[in-house]
Amino acid sequence: MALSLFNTLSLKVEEFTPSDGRTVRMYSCGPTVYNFAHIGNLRTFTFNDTLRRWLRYRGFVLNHVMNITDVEDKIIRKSMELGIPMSEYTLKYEKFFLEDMDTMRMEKPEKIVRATEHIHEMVDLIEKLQVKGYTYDSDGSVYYRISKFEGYGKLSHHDFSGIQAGARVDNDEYDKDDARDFVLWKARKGEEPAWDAPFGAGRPGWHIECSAMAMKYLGDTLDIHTGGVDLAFPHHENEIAQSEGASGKPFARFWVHCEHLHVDMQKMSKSLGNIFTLRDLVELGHTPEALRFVLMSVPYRKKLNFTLESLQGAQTSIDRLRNYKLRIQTDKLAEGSNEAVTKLATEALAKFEASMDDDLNTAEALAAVFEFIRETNTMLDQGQFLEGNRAAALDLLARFDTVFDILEVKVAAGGMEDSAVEALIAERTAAKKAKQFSRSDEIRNQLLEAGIVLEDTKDGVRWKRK
RNA sequence: GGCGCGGUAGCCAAGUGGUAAGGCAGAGGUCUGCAAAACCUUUAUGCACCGGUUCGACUCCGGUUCGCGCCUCCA
Repeated sequence: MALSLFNTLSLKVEEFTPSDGRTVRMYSCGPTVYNFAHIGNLRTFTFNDTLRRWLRYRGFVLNHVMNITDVEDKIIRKSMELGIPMSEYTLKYEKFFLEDMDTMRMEKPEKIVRATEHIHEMVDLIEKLQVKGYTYDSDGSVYYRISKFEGYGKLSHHDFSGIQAGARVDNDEYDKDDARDFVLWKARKGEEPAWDAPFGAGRPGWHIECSAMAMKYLGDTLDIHTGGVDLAFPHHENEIAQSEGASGKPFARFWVHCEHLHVDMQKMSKSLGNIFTLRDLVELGHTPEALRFVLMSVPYRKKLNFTLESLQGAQTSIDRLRNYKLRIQTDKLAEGSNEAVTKLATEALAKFEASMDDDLNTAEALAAVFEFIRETNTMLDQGQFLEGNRAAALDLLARFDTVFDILEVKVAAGGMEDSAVEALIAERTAAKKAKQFSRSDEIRNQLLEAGIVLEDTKDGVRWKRK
C-alpha cells in the first residue's frame, strides 16, 4: 500500500502524493511563544517531525513552513507587565522552543516564520477579503462574516446552518454581527503594540497570520496542513474561510491533526499540577530520547496516556535497541550468510514500511523491528547469524533510525576520549587475567562514573556510553 | 444539548469476522570471578457489560456503562 494519511476533511485514510508528484508543500501551526513548550505541545511537533521524515523516506522533497506566533493577547499582557518590548519577551521563548526542538532531535522545517514579520501580507489579505465582500468593520476592527462563506464548517464537520446571521452578539470589547464571526484586525487599545493599516492602527487577529504566511510561501493550495486536534475548530476552519475566500481555490488538500496527550488519564492542567516540560523531565533524570520514544510509539491519532512509568520503560527499550546494534557491530561471526536471516530482515523491513505507510502506524512499525531483534538475537546466540548477515541487519536499523532517530548516543562535552577508555579496559583485562579482581572492579567503577558501561562477553569486553 | 472518539494483561499499547503484535515491569534461566550488564524463555481461554447477526465476533449491529474531546483560548 502506498503512503496514506487520515484526512480530517474527508474523515478517511487517503493515499497521499504531492500535487506536483515531487515536492510536498506543508504548513504546520507552530508555537505561541509566551512560555516553555509542554510535552503535549512537543507531541504535536514530534508528529510533524515523524511525518516529515516519512515523506522524505518515501522520496519526496519537502517544503515545510512553520510559523511562530509572536503577537497575541497573552504575549502583549505579559510583556507590558514586565515593561519590556514584546519582541524581547517572545525572542526568549522562541529560543527555548528551538532548543527544545533540537534536544528532541526534531528536524527544522525549511522555513520558520514569525507573524510580526508578515503584517504586510496579512493586511493585503484582509484587503482582498474586503474587496470581495467577506468583511465588515466595527469600531476600527475588521471582522470576517462567515455567513458569506459557503462551506464554513466543512473541516470540523459542524453544521452552522442553524446559526442566525444578524443576531448581534457582544463579545468582550468587540462587536460582532454574528457569534461565529471572527476578527481579522483588532483596533488598537491603549498602549499595546500596533501597526498602521488602511483600516486603522491595530494588530492582526490570530487566524489571519497562518493564511497569509502559508499562501505567501506555499501558494494558494497546500499539500498538507497540520496541527493539534484542538485547532481544527475554529482556527483551521477560519483559515479555510480566509484563504479560500480570497483565492477561490481549495486551501489544503490534506488536513492532518495530531491527538492530545494526557497525563495519568487526565488532561494536563495547572490545577492538577501535571504539566511537564522537557526541562522538567530532564531534571527528573529522564532523557530527551526517552520522551521522543514515548511520543513516537503511540500512533498520532490516538490519545497518548503519558506516565512516568512508560517514560522509564522507553529508556529501557532504547537501551535494548542500542545494545543490539552494538552487538551486530562487534560480535565475532563465522563466515558465510544465512538465508533465514536475510529473509527475516526483508520481512521486517517490509512490515516496517507498510506500517508507516498506513497512516504512520508507528506502534506496528516498532513491533516489526523488535520482533526482528528478538529472533536474530537468538540466532546470534546459536551461531546461526553469520558475517554476511551483518549488513542487512544494520541496514534495517539505519532505515528505522532515519525516522525514529534514537540509536545514536550524543557524547556529552568533556567526556572521556575513546582511547583513554580503551587503555583502561586493556588494563582491567590484564588485571582480570591475573585474578586481581579488586583492581578490575575498581577500573569498572571508575569507567562507570565517567558514563561508560562495560559488558564482558565471550568475545571480549564491549563498552558503550550511558 | 449537538457532533465525535475510546474502554485489550500490573503499566504503555497494535490488531483482525477464523481463534490475541510489540515494549516495560514481574517470574524463571543462560553467560560471568562477581555483576548493577547482555541475552533467552514465560506472562490475557480472553479483548468494559448485556443482547443480536454468523458455522464462527475482541473484530459487525443494537443497548448499557465508564472515560475523554470539540462546540470559547488551547498542541
